[in-house]
Amino acid sequence: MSDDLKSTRARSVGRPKADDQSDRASDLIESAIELVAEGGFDSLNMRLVALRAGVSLGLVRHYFGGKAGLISASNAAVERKVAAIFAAVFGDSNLESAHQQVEEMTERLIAEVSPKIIYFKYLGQLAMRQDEEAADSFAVYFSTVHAFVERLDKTQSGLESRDRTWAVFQFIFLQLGPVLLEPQITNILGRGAFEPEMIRARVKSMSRMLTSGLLSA
Amino acid sequence: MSDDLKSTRARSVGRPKADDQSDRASDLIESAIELVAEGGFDSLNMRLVALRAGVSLGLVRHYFGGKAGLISASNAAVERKVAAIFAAVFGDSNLESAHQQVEEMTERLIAEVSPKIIYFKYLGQLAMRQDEEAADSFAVYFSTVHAFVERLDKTQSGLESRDRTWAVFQFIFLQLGPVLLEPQITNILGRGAFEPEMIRARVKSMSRMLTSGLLSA
DNA sequence: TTTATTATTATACACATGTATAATTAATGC
DNA sequence: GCATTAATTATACATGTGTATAATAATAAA
Repeated sequence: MSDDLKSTRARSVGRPKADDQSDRASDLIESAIELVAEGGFDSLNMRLVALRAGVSLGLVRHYFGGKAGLISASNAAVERKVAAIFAAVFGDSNLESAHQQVEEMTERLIAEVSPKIIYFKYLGQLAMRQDEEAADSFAVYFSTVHAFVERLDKTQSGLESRDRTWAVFQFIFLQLGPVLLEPQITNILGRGAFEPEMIRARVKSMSRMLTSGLLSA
Repeated sequence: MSDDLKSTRARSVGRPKADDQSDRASDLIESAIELVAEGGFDSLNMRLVALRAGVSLGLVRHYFGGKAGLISASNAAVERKVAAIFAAVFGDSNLESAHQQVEEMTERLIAEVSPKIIYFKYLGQLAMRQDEEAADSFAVYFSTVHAFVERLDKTQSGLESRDRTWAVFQFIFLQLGPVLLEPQITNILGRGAFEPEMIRARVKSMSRMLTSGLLSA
């Protein structure tokens, strides 16, 4: 089945009859996110976006004004999605044992992230951009992670704010690293980097590294 | 000074007189690496590469056959550069105290990496690609890091090979993360992410995280 | 009901960029 | 010394891609 040609509902020119319930704008944004997640922003091709959403090129322009508008809309959508995932995974949890917490979160992560990994992939790609919009979106993500880390070592005292900031970044590296380097992980391990088993193994490794340390047994 | 127009030695058509000591091929590769480091592979523009090297477009083709050839050559060059940096930074060191070692390596890292950060940036961009060449180059880098990690916890016993593999990846995430996410780090911290002070702070944070842990004080 | 607006496609335009070819000049080998 | 090869530019070509415009059909507004 040709994936890109699916659901090319042969719509004729002009406004369709009002029984059509689908939301073109959302479809287009979703297509855009998929493309960026798969191949970075250079893969974001207006014609492909339109094709994947089953509409014509002109409609993308109609809804978003142009490529920049489409990107803005996609950024906003991903911001929301990631926030939602974070809330679902790291939201409320008993903060008793850090170790238990990690295990608990891992399972939630697997349940949540596997189907929604594209939003993190998009976020990773976005974070590598140098424009202001990227900075804004990343700042939102950063503060989310920041709040999480803060809550995480609420029990522990005395990290200065600058160190806290770096700790947050370390977390981000460990989270977005796998997302960005997925091709190589998959290549070296021979299995999809975001299969449940793989996530479990990786988080286990990370958790051990963060608790027992990598340098001291 | 217009950076892109520097050294546009107005060479006329035809073979130049042999007093010219410069190596065009190397210049072109260096330009290519810079461009990729600054803006990813989508910024790798043949005309720009030529312009930055002060030669014409046709010469790029003459030396490398085409874009693919230029990329291959750049990949190979970066492979060598990174290997050399690794040797210089993590080469021989007294393995007595892990902490001391980290401090020592940090200073070497600062001395080595600051001017050569572009090679790591290129490597990061390369690692996100899905083609076979990227896989090959990354495999070389991976095995270098693998050897380093192995040597690092030679004293400690008993990490199974699968866990070792993940540990290597964690290291890579912590190393390439800052490289790939530099725009956001710089944006949030307000200073260049690879200034010596910043590197020092980051490695300190990382080191503490890896020894004392992030989850346990 | 007429008018304006919205959703939608088709077509054309302009530009950037990789590729290809031809021309020119110097070195190199026989 | 002559023929070949290497280094180099200029120019042209083809294609992909974002943008712009015009046309059409259905709804919404008046």
